[in-house]
Amino acid sequence: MGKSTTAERILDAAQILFATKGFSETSLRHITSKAGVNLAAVNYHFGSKEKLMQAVFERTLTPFCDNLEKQLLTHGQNRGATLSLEELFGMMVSTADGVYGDDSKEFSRFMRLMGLAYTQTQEELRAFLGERYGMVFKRFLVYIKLAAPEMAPKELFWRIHFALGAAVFTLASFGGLQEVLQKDYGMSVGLPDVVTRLVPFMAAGIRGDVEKES
Amino acid sequence: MGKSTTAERILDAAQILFATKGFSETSLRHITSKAGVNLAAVNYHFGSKEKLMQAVFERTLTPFCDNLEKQLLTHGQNRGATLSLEELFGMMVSTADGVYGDDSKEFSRFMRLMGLAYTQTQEELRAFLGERYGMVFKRFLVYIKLAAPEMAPKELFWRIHFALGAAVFTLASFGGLQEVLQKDYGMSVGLPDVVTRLVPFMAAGIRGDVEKES
DNA sequence: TGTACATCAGTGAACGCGCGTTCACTGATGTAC
DNA sequence: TGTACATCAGTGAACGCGCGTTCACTGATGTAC
Repeated sequence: MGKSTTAERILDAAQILFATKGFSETSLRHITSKAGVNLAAVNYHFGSKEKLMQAVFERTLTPFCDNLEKQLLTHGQNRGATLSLEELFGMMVSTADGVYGDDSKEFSRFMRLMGLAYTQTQEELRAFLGERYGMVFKRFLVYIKLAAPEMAPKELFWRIHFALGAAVFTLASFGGLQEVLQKDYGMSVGLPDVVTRLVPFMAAGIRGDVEKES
Repeated sequence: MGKSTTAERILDAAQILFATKGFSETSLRHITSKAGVNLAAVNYHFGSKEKLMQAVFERTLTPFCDNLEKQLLTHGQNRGATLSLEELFGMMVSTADGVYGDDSKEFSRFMRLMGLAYTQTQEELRAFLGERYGMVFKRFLVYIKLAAPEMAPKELFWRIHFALGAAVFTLASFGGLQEVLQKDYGMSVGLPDVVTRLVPFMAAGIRGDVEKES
């Protein structure tokens, strides 16, 4: 604890508080008091609250995207363009595993942050993420299209977003759902368990039966 | 315009602004200036900002839930417990159709509000919605369980939430996705089009192949 | 080796601002006798 | 029918508060000559 720098302590506290309460609902005073640093240190190290938000995303999103691209490239070269939907989503999971490793708490916190970035109205943050990581996302989409070659682009577009929604929504509210399951059913689950259910759901949903407009 | 009461004007403005910007990001001053009423009128008619939020949900959620229950009851009596997943989700769609009717703008705005209620951290609002509408939701869940009788409860629980996520996420960000589709693909879609794609996706995803834990 | 200056991390206190809420008040309409 | 009072919708101005940001400042470390 005592060894980490002021900037790191701020990032740690901000990540937790943003994920728990949202961006607008978290004040710099909450963050700095949780981090045990001076209020002015945020603006000294990051410049503004907005920049701090971006730094929180950058810290975990950059290694994640770098690793994902690496995996995408090597697998692509080894076996041509024959990656299945299950393999593609599995690749995301194992990349996340590699980055967050043992700490599944941090993983679900990060997924919740991603969910908030999508659903909260933070125009600047969304612009930043789009500019910074949009290319990686588009490259991943190309592989998905290759994995479902016979589907109409429009249909595929929507199905991808349905699947994305299932993932983001579930992982973002994982903590809450876990509680409900425990209370109402007396069952407990870990994040890996849910992820292994989620991947086939997404893959099956995207692949589906290609129906004519009825 | 001039005929509606002050309370209605406030509700209209609040519904639009909450859906566009989120709850914390929308101030009472925004709302009252858009509605063309006095700032103090919100507290006079509703008591507080929190109560106003609840009133916005109540106004559209109550008729929706009432109609859904009616449909659920009559269909249940006519044909026993033989409603398929497609029929159940279709019932929600036609209920929404009946309540919002011609105005699909309002429907997508309402779905976005529902999405925000789920994803934004508004503890009081969530408690209110749970207490007020939890029973209807649970009753609907019972029908879903009847429609997928052979699935393990735990598996079903998660799949329902995957499907719920797909629906909430997509409909909540419908406006944004519509834009992307127009810009990147030069295609346009209406809400009904997306809903007819969404229902089979959800049904297929929930039914799926009941796999053993692999 | 010693001195002068520059850079850097961090601090305490204050800034102005927009927020939700409150309060005394007005004017119109309804009710009692 | 007329008067006195109560109720109700709405208002203008102010309240205190927490917010993000700024600024002059301190003290430690590094660099030049």
